[in-house]
Amino acid sequence: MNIKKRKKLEKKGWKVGSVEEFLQLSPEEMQYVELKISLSKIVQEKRQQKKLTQQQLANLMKSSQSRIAKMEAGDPSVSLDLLIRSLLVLGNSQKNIIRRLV
Amino acid sequence: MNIKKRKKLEKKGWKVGSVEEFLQLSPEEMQYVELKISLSKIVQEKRQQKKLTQQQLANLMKSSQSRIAKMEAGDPSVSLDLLIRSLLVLGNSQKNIIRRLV
DNA sequence: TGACTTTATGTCAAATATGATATATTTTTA
DNA sequence: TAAAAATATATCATATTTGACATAAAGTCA
Repeated sequence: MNIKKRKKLEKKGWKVGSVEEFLQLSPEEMQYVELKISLSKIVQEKRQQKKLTQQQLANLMKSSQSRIAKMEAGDPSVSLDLLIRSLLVLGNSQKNIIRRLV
Repeated sequence: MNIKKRKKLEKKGWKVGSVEEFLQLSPEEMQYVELKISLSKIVQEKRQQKKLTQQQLANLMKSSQSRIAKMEAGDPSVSLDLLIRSLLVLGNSQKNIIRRLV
């Protein structure tokens, strides 16, 4: 799993997205990263739609403001678990999530 | 997050699913657990559809046979990350996943 | 402008998930 | 049925994710 490569590059200021072939990520790894980035954007949209501050959302899910910020920034240190728990708190139903996965 | 409660009960042989009010899980926590359990079933179905053994799937995603087994058993120690990485390896496109999440 | 609110970034110890390994159990097949 | 293959379960050291905290940066508005 050479997502680490990407992490390191990102920390050094690399812009991810179009460097697929440069970084040697497998298609699955690319999709994994893209999924997280996409979800992070959705979380931000949903939070803003609900007029919540990052702090308020953090309180709702017993996380921290900094973690919400990192999540919305697409920080690689944020797991899918946290992203999806956010979506659940923001009102996405578990059924809707599954329906699209099958 | 009192998923730990549930973990302990599960280890002791509790059947989960209808004990929602007994365990004091919030709706979001229930959905989170149910999502994981549902995804674990989907992983198993997809793997079997592709006629892969747990070992083969483990090799494909550089995991271990035991982890696949736990994943398919809905073991609470398996993260959403691993579940979704499995689905990606099994051919679910990232786009399909997102489409259902929004 | 300057106070105030919100968001971003960095660090860290504790909690949790990980792959590896061993081994038991179940299922398949000859 | 017995051997072989597949799956399940337990443990563990390591790696990753976590919330908390501090603080910087950016945005808002009097």
